Amino acid sequence: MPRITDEQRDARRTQILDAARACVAEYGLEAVSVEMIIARSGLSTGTVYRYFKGKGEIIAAAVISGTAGLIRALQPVLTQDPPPGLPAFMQQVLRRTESYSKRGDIDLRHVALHGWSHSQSDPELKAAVETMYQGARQQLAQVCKKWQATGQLDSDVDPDAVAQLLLTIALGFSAQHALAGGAGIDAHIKALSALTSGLPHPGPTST
Amino acid sequence: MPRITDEQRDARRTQILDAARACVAEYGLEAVSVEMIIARSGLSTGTVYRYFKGKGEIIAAAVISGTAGLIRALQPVLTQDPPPGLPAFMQQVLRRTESYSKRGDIDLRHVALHGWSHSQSDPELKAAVETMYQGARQQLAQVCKKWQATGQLDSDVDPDAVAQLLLTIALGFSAQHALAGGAGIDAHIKALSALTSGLPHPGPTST
Amino acid sequence: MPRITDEQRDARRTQILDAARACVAEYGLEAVSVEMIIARSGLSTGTVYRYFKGKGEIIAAAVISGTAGLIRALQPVLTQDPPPGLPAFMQQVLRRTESYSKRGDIDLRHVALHGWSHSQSDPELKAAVETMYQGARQQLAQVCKKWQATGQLDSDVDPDAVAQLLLTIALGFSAQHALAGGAGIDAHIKALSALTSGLPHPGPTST
Amino acid sequence: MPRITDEQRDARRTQILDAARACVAEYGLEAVSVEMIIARSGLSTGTVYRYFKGKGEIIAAAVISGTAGLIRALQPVLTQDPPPGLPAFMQQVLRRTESYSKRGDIDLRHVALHGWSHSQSDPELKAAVETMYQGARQQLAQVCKKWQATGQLDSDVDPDAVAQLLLTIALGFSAQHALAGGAGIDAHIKALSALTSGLPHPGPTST
DNA sequence: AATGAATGAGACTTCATTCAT
DNA sequence: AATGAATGAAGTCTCATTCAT
Repeated sequence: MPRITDEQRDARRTQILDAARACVAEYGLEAVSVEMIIARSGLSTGTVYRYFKGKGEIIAAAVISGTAGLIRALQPVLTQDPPPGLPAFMQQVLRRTESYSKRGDIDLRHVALHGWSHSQSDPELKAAVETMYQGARQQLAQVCKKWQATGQLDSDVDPDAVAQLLLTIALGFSAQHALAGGAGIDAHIKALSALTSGLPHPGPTST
Repeated sequence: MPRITDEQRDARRTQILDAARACVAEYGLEAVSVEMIIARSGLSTGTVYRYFKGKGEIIAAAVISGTAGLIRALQPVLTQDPPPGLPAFMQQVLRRTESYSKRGDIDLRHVALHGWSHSQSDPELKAAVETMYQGARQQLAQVCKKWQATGQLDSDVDPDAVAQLLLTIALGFSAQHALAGGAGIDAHIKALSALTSGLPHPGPTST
Repeated sequence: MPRITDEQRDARRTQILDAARACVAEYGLEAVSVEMIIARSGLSTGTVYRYFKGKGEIIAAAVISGTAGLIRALQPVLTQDPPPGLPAFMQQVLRRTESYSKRGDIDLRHVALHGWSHSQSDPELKAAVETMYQGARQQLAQVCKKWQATGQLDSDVDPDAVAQLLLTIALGFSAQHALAGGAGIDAHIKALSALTSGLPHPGPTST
Repeated sequence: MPRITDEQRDARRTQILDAARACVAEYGLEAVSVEMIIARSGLSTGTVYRYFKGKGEIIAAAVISGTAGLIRALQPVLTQDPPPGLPAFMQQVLRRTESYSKRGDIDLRHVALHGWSHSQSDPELKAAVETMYQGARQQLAQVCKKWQATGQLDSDVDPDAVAQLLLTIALGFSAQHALAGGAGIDAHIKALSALTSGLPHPGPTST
């Protein structure tokens, strides 16, 4: 018979994970201390440790919930039927990612790089992240199949291969944005449009 | 009059940076301690601190030399004239990156994610990395211009925009490889070929 | 007008102290936390703190009630009149101690060492324990006097001195049992019989 | 090629262990913090952790070296040939233990109780302590055999049993001294003399 | 009376860096 | 130039206790 409701519990966890992401955004993964996260969360040490077993669990949960949140936010784009043509589709993906990621001063696309790094050395987290990205890749493959069904994409090409390329672009955009600066969604879409201009039936105008 | 020659000095630095990269690959960015790096380098504490001011400098130098090394290794690909068509070109980029990155048990493409993360929170390093990637992007833009000059790419499109997309793919491939697994160079190239099949004069794609 | 009866209160206290002794037996004095004791007692934090002021009080009460319980259990042996001869008497003491101490998986003779340790650093507890052992020593001295009265013990010897030796043996047996293993009651009694074989009127030693 | 000699290393370890024993004597096993030990040792945190892996190792080493030191100090008594009669022998044991234990303000016989307690919950330490006490018990058995050889002890009795009793007395004396107070070596020896007055050939007067 | 979530002081430990040899 | 012992600030986490419900 818990004295606090599940909603309260979830709110607390979210409060802590938001604080963690904000701290990682501000100080970087290595420099973040549990103390910082605690201070920013507004809770006490003991309370934070009641909700998470330790620093590793906090970071892992922050990465997982951030990734899951992004994928959830992309569902309307990934599942629309019929999907728009490839450039328009990727434009929606990148824009939705951007709007999901910008939160006040922090951009989760930059925080994501820290999460990518951390997940390389936490096998459990790595597996969870892998599963989530593979799920998204399968959804992208579904989109490719729809394009093939409507003749917008060559039927000979492996939809999984195109899905890989699309995921690469989604991930790579965030990376370039964080690392080289000056990466623009519009520039990417224009480039994509130019490259794919010769596709069998560009645009969603087919029957 | 220095007691040791410049070659010796450089060899020592390389020895330390290789040890650092190996440790980061094995333990992850956060878990790496100077002690570990020292142990793996085979040098003594004092000696390592004679070559680098501290941990930050070691990590930054490892990231910079790794990135610079990759870009240097890519020069033959980036500067060939005339360049092959887009899919073949990107195939060369990804393959060269792969062959540069695989070193025994470690894959620098995975280590790179740690470097990306770290550079987010070290302004000096971030600036250095930014400069290097922007340089590479400019080289990619030069390639695009050559494609435009030979009619392989629509002259209306901004070569810088296509260069952005190509860099996005190069970075995103490593990210997907590390994060989702199952990313294959061949699949990417086939997908790229399919998408660009309608380009004015698609270049030859070797297997 | 209390809401719960005295019996209920005592039952609760006993429940807590038994849990405390079990935890100390399993984890050792230092590793025991109030949380563990609470979990094993089946009560809630708040309830335990209603019955005891804090950890110190729980441990002290556990030591005191354990020691008092043992001395109480030894009363039939210590007060019998006439007492058997020395070896038989000590045999009864060690056996009664053993039967009192063995409780399922735990042996209070081993837990006792933790109590001895703890009482060294809690002056109030130390005083209480001292008083209890001195009381037992006086009872032993009474037994010695009875032996002297019946000629079973040299009248010249100080009965308090013999009582000290007997208490030393009782305590030392538990210590050796816990520390060196292989300490047997029978072996001790045979050794005692052999040493005291020349006493004026050796008492009967039952097996 | 160590920069410090083995003697320096041993001296450091002894310095730390002495500090640990002093702290345990003053504050009790549970209340001792590594910080206290460090402060009393006069070393720095890092140095102490260079010599011992953690608190557990410090305490275990303190117990082991204390026990080993006592047994070493008792060697002249345990190995003398021929040994004196039983009361005189035990007098030497208790006196030597006392003189070994009294160090300024602290009495290792009281600290020993903490060690006994701690060793109950550290299996490795428990095994080490067991081995040491069993070794001492074997030496006591040798003494008993010499007594039997010279007719000072009934040949029918098991020398190991008498050795157990003697160890019990040695341990129990320290326990009573710490727990009940007022335990005197002289009283014990007089009691032992009285009890053993009827032994076949008391005293070392036999051929 | 009972509950258990919250608190925060303080415990243990690591590790980047210095400096005497 | 090289070594590695020493340092101590700072990090992670536990746990005895309180108190609103």
